[in-house]
Amino acid sequence: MRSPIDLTHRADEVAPLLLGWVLRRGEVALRLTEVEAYLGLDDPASHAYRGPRGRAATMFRAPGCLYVYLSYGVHRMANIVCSPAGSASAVLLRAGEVVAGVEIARHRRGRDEEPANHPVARLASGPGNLGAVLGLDLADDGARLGVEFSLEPGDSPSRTVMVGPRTGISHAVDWPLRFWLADEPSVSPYRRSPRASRPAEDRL
DNA sequence: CCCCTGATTATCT
DNA sequence: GATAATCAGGGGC
Repeated sequence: MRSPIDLTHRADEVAPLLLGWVLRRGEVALRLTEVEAYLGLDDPASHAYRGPRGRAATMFRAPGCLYVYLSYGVHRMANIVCSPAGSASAVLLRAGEVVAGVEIARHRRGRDEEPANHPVARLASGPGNLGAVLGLDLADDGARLGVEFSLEPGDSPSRTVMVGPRTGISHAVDWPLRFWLADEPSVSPYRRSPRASRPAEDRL
C-alpha cells in the first residue's frame, strides 16, 4: 500500500507519482497510465497562464479539485489541481486502463445507444476518451477528490516511468512534462501540434 | 501504417 | 470571427 499522494507539490512533481493510481467514479475505475503537468502562471501552455479568468479560475482553487473543461466543442477533459492553492498547476489525465466498470465504459464511448466495441486498452486512451468513460460533464468542474471521485492506490508493481514533451499544444512544446508508463497499450500516441511555436517564443 | 479533414462550442480577440 | 491540452473516419501507401 503506497502512501497517499501529497497534492500540494507542483504538478511536475505530482504527475509521475499519479501513474499506477486508480481514479474511481462510482462503478468505473481507471488505472492511470499517462498524464501531463501544466504549470499555471509560469506555463504559456496552461489555461491558467493569463490568470484566474473564465474556465481557468478552477485551477486557482485548492489541491484536489477537478478542473473539467470542454475541448474542441466536444471532449470533456479532466485535470487534478495539485499545487498550493493559487499557483494553479494541474495534472491533465491523458489515459488509463479501465479496471472496473468496463460495460458502463463501453456504453459511454458508444453512439446511438449502442455500446462501443473497443478493446479495453483503447477505452480510456486519450484525454477526451478518458473523460467520456468517466461520464464527465461540465457540471463536474470543481468537484473535489474524495467524494464523488476518489483516488485509490493501485497494485504497485514497479513500472518504468517515461518522460517526454506534451502532446497537441502550441506553446512550450518541448517542455518534458508528459509522463507515462512503459509498455502500456492504453497510452495515447504522441502528436506534435501543427501550430507549434518556435523555441524562441517559449522563453517568456 | 500515415496524413488529412470535419465536427462542435466555450472562450477570447 | 478565430481558436483550441481532440477524435474518428477516409484515402493513400
